[in-house]
Amino acid sequence: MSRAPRSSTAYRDWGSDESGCSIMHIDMDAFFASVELVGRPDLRGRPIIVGGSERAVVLAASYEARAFGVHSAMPMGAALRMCPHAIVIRPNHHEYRRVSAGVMEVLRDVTPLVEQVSVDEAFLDVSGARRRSGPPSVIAAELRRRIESRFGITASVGIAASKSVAKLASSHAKPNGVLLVPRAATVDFLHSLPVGALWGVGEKTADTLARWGIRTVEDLARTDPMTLQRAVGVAGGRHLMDLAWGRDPRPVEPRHEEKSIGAETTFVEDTADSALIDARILALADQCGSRLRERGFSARTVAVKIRTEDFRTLSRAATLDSPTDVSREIYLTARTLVAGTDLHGLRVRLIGVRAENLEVTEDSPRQLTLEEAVLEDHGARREAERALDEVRHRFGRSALGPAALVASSRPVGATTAPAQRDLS
DNA sequence: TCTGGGGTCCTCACACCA
DNA sequence: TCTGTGGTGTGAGGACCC
Repeated sequence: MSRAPRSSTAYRDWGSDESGCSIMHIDMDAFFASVELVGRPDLRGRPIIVGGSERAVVLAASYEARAFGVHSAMPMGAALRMCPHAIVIRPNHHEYRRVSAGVMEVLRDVTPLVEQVSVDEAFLDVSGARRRSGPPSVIAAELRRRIESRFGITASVGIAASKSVAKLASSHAKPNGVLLVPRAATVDFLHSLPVGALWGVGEKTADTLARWGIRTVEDLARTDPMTLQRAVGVAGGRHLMDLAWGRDPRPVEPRHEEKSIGAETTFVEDTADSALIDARILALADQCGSRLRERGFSARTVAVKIRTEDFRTLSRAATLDSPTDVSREIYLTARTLVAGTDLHGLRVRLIGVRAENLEVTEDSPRQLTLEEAVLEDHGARREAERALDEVRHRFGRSALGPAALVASSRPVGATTAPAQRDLS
């Protein structure tokens, strides 16, 4: 679901020598929309937009909708003005994760060296699979055939000597194609692209580079390294220069180490209601804690993100005396951080809670504060939250929740309360 | 046009310590 | 004792990715 610009001339025959090319990037075409069409074949050939509420953005658009200029990350309102007859479908993330897991299984049948980058794309290192399965182009054709026959969706594949070039190749092969960039053609291929096509060059960086007269990857490659570093920073400059010359030694890494776990939400309407904001912080901290415990992590830092009505984003973070996976502790820290932030009277649009500096829980024995030791509160709290996790695992996420959230979610005048218990 | 949600990485500023 | 310097940790913010 890349949004990077593409070059109309880059999708061509760059040669057939696959000897130096063992990295493959596989990317599902219009993934969310394609999955929806599997369940609704009557909608095939019609413009489909997958997205949420009016304040949301487009998550995915079918190629029929893209023909009207609709693309992912575009505000829903703008998308519907461009394509008023589009059919809007609410996202079903559970189904996308299910199909994604199935596709990843198909990929791992070929090689264990599969690095999942997101729900709809992955890198493969097929150097060890050549003898059994054939050259990369044959493997790519077989994978695309299996994915389409098992899941009814199409995928595009890029084959190259490095991850960054394979990724660029797959984006130029879309939809439903394969592009091989032989090692010897790497620099020619790269230099045919606009600079914004490079991984790490978004709108802002592309604007900055344009001010220095750099518009294509070739312009970038010919720029004096010190000038480039002045424009985009030392690390960024070095990184971009390497990419522009096809230097990218990063291996395909099947294991991914999580750095943070967070949750955020946008209010239906901007709000200054502190009780409402507090209830939302409680729910987000609950989600964070639950996901930390599920993965066996504790966090040393709690961070909050606040977006105000003028779309300015503020962040505040606090480092704890010792790591925690207790939702209550995350909530109290997050609440203190938000309370200590001067919003200049502006209403809040979005609130987020994130747990950072993660450590494996077994490795981070909890040092109780004097107060907690006296109250013997922490252990009991943690046990209660673990029990809550267990009930949710068996009966679903909505089975139990903090009392404040139960109260706020119950309809006025409801006589039958949801099956929730107070564990706050 | 009016901007989601879940992440990662980088830069800069500042405090603290040796 | 004072001053300068470099390393490290922390916090804030920005940009980027899908």
